[in-house]
Amino acid sequence: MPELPEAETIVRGLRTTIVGERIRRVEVLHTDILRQPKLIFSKRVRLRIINGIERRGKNVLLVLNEGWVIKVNLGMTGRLLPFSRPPRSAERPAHSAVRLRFLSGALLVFDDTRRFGSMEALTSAEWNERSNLMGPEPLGSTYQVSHLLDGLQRSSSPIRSWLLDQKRIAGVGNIYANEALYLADIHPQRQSRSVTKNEAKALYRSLRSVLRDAIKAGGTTIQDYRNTDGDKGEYAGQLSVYGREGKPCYRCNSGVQRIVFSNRSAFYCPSCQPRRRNK
DNA sequence: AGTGTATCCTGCAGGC
DNA sequence: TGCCTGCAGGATACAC
Repeated sequence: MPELPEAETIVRGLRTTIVGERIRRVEVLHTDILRQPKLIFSKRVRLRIINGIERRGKNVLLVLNEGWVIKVNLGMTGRLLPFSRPPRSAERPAHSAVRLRFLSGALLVFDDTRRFGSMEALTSAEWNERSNLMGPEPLGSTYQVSHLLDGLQRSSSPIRSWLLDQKRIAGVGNIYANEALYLADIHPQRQSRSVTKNEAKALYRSLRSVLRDAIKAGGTTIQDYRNTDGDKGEYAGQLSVYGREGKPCYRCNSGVQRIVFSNRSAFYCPSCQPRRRNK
């Protein structure tokens, strides 16, 4: 569930807490979270120092010394919860999957109700290979309208699917894809290559503003998302269409519609976002 | 190449 | 109260 703004909020929270910690011990409570054998993972990270925290798309990266990286994908319900000391049983996260215990006595818990998330220890070379397979960062300083337009023109898939494809653009998930398309007046099922230059420009702007505003609000909590303090994100109050099926469009009062394609709900205003462009 | 479907899992809300 | 269904922010594999 966490998309780019939620991952960014978590990264910022971790930067103020666990940077500088040395990993003393790894506890794996749910092996299915790890993308590699437990012993490999723990051998790769044990006794290493967390030098920094980065984000790439929806992934949180714990950058260790000696060229190692822990890649964390939060899936739908993943949380990264730092504790300055081991929590009492009442405060212990209910679905802890992996615990990194630090030399200082502090610890980081990866908690994940549905266990769709993952953790993997990689060399920086391995990580770079993965990162190179991913699309550009939509909030990156080098990202231009032309990149978006070029990408869209080469694809016949529905534009919502294009936006969700991490190989094409990194970090966009179902909430912000729907919100950005609404603000740009583009129907989620429009063929990507049918999007005009002006529409691409509008989408570029709406995508960046939605993502930036959501970061300012600390992300969107529908049900499960929590930041590193265990708090909810406040962007849900600013959503225009996501989850608003049947409710009036804020611009024209038409009822917001929900359709399902590629196994995921899409929300849009049938009047502001026509299936086929008029003219 | 793209799409629909299924899968991994748990929990919640709504209908009856 | 309980049971059932559908739904959920993601990623991936499969058949077509």
